Amino acid sequence: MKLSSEQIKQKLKDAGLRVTPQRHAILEAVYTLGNHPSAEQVIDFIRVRYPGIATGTVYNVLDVMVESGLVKRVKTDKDAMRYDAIMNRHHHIYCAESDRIEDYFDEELDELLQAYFRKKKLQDFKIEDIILQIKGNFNDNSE
Amino acid sequence: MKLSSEQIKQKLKDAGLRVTPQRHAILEAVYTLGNHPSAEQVIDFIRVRYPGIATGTVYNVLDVMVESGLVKRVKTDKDAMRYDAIMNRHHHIYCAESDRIEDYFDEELDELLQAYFRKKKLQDFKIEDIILQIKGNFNDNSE
DNA sequence: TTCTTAGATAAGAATGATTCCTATATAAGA
DNA sequence: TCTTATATAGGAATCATTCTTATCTAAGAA
Ligand SMILES: [Mn+2]
Ligand SMILES: [Mn+2]
Ligand SMILES: [Zn+2]
Ligand SMILES: [Zn+2]
Repeated sequence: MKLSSEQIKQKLKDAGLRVTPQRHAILEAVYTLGNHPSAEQVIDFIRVRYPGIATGTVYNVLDVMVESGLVKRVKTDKDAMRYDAIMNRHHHIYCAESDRIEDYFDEELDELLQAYFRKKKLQDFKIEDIILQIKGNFNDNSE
Repeated sequence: MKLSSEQIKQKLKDAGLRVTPQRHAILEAVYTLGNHPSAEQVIDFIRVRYPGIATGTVYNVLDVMVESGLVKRVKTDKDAMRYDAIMNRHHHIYCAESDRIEDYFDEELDELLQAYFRKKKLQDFKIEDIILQIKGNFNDNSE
């Protein structure tokens, strides 16, 4: 997804965060890259135009954005964390033989799940979020 | 879950793996520890009785066991990988404020999901596994 | 506008989980 | 018992992430 500079700034403000060039660049990168970039991908993307940004800053800012609800972490089998700027409810399709992670949106499924867990209460647990990990293989082998 | 020495040996053989004391100890550890231990927990557990085991061996063997379908990796927000010896279909309840990960078994839910995805085919994707990440908070704060 | 300062960043060292390397050991079939 | 493909020990190396500290700056106050 592509956001205007103004939209990015507004998102930072709405989250109660100071607007800095670094934060602006990082949030823009996560949106522009799409498909759940790693911190390293964010860094590489930003350094083209903004070579000075410190590695640690990117990690710090991504953490802050996760805490503020601007991005989400995407769990992985691998060592590197992945990030997601799409905050709408959706699920993830993991390719078994590559690092590809695709989004899966499906309101009907979400309603099904919500209805199910409204009925079948988990005792002693307050559900905040339910995300499906759908694992398998893409028939075509493209990206 | 507790397995006899014979059961462990048999599982290794069935998976086509050579039976070594290290592999025996590691598989036993993952079963005995339960609750999705990290490699470090496995190492600590084993070293009590078997101090000589090498760190790298544990990582190697865990990888081999994942490839052989003896254990599964459990995805996490954190840096350390977690492992699961329970190969029956089940889902995971993640505590938002600790590293606690509980199992969630529910055949009714599994049938619901299966039926759903049988109907709503994902194009160009062959589903191998669907696992729910249920995130939230435990009311009681115990382990 | 200028001042103030809590909070943010740069730079690079440190950490910690995991992987790699290679000499040695061993499971298990012949 | 022999053989050898495979596994392990031991320790160095890697690499994602975190930490530390000096410096800088966003943004509210004056
Ligand atoms: Mn790490
Ligand atoms: Mn790591
Ligand atoms: Zn996503
Ligand atoms: Zn489990």
